[in-house]
Amino acid sequence: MRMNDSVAHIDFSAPSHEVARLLVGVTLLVDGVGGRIVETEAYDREDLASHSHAGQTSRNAAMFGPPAHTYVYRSYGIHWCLNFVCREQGHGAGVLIRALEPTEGIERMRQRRGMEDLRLLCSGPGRLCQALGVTGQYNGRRLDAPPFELLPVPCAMDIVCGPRIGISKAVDVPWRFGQRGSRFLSQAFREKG
DNA sequence: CTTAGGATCGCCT
DNA sequence: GGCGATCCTAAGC
Repeated sequence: MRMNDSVAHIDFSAPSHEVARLLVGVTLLVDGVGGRIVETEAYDREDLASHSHAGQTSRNAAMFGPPAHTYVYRSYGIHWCLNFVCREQGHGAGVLIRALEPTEGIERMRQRRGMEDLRLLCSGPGRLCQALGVTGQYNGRRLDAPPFELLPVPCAMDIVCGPRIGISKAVDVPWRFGQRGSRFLSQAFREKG
């Protein structure tokens, strides 16, 4: 199978921190439901906080598969989290999708989440998976084919970066990226001024 | 506003 | 047996 690195005009063979930045503003849809990505985090093989750091296991195998595919894992035994695989096959890099601004299928997302508040529908990696219906079934799937759809960024994004959230290793690596000022972030970025 | 605890599963440089 | 790339609720200040 030939790998497609040009989904939504993004080169998924690039380093994960570059892909993470480029993904902010991209629209992510699963079966037509989703919104614009407003927050991402990069992980890499040479990264103490990454699932891939210790090498391949059955859980993280998709991270070592071809780029422009998904890596979906279970978090805290309860939630699902969605990543996009980067770099070359076998490298073990990915971008965690942390928050979306809901735009498509909002009522469907409200049903799945069991809440009304637009702001809380997709503002967190576990929340957005629940809203989009992403489960372990979607692990290792290619991003350029249904049910996934990635639409390019329509205009230049004002992007902030900072340390990643919810990790205990490599806490100072500034590999969290977000759309400046978005109210759909899982957490505000600390900015000077 | 901040902090604490519980839910629950796969993996263990 | 311990610990997460989390979320929700409840309680405290």
